[in-house]
Amino acid sequence: MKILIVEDEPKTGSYLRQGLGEAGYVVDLVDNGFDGLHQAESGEYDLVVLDVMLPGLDGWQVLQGLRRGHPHLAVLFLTARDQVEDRVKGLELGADDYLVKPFAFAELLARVRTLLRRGRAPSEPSVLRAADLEVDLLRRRVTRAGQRIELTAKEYALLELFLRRRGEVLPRSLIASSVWDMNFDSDTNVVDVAVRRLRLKIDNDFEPRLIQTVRGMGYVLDVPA
Amino acid sequence: MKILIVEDEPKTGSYLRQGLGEAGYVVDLVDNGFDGLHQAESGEYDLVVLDVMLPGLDGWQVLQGLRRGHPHLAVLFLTARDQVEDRVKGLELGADDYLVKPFAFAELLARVRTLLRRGRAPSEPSVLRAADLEVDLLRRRVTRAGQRIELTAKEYALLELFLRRRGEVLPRSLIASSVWDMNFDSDTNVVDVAVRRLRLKIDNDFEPRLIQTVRGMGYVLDVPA
DNA sequence: CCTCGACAATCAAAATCTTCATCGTCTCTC
DNA sequence: GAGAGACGATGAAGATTTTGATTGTCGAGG
Repeated sequence: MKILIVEDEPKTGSYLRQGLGEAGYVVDLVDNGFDGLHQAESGEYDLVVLDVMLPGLDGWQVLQGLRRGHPHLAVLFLTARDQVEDRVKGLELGADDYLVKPFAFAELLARVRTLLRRGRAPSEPSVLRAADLEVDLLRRRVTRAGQRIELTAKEYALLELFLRRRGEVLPRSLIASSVWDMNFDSDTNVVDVAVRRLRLKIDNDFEPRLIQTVRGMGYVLDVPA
Repeated sequence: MKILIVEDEPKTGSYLRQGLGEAGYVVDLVDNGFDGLHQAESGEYDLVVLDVMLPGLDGWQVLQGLRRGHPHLAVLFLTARDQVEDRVKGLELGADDYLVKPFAFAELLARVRTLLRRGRAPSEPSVLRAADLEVDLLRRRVTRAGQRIELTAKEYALLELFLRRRGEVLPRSLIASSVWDMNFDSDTNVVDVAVRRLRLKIDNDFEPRLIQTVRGMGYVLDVPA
């Protein structure tokens, strides 16, 4: 499997090359849009990892150029923290997946694997809903009854977990392990506190209440019957 | 490979059983010291995961009893957050490794694998040093010139990283990925700030300075020539 | 030798997370 | 249905972390 990395920042570039190399892929690295497009068009790659911010041609121009001749080449693009619109634009232009800097390498590797396994990914649905609550995964943006709601990192992680497993009762231990990456603790109530904070933001001023407590079991998010 | 879990807290116990089961081990679970010791003595297990806090016989008593007849059975014991002395005591009594609650399941699995692979683990050195700086990994305790120094979680993680790779220049990106589990970010100076905080605690009031800045490259911890 | 630009250090404010103690409420038992 | 005990909710303090702006410093090029 051969991967092309288009990334101008040297540190990031070499990190990616090394990491993916060690993961067993053949990796080429170029540091600008022109070379990126040119190389990618050679047809020898299975996947392109594309930074958006590039000197010369930027990421979208490369993507656009590429899609003309190679509609099926998998493209994973990297976007900066706040350039949220970028992601949307990127996907519209035909990228297959995106990743927001900073990200963990494990995350990147997981996506690369997915893309290579199933070829161009049918992008997963980008909005989760429950009643009038909406979570736009792309923009990391949450609204309820049309009202924008700001969440912190943990709150967002927690909400996403709830929504992805809507209707399931999630034990505290499961929540702890997903959101905090730690399990098996008895003497802490971080989960409770986090749920409370989340409730204050998404459930307090609205109806119906979505997050319910199941005594002795955990919490569920669902629209009450 | 067969594992015995001795854990009285039901949630933790079943979580462990399920997790290790899914990882491909045969698992038995008991919830008290008496049964734990009795079962373990049967000789059919390759590893015992032992909680310290137990009704009836506590973890150490089990361990002690066990070591009499089965000096080579691998034992991994679980200790609560602050009961630091427990760990020392545990290792002295012949446990092979320990884990502090709360911990990530991945962590547990890693240790279980290590123990099963190489049998009873030659416990790794438990103190790291550089000049008059000492880090006791078991107690998570840091001293410089004999003076106790309190570190936060991140500070400790950072220091441990530095010490484990003493003399190596660590690029910011590497530090970010190890301590924060995130890479590839340019527009943040968390690493710088963290290094500063650490320096304030371990380097500011002492000689020689251990953490050095290598311009354009990163940071090193070493005793200056 | 001086200046400029890149890189680091520093500082303080703001955001976030964790802990802890207390209070309320549910459930089981008698 | 009253009481006890477990479980969850709540509030607020405290600690930690992150962010952003500012200041300082090194090194290359003129």
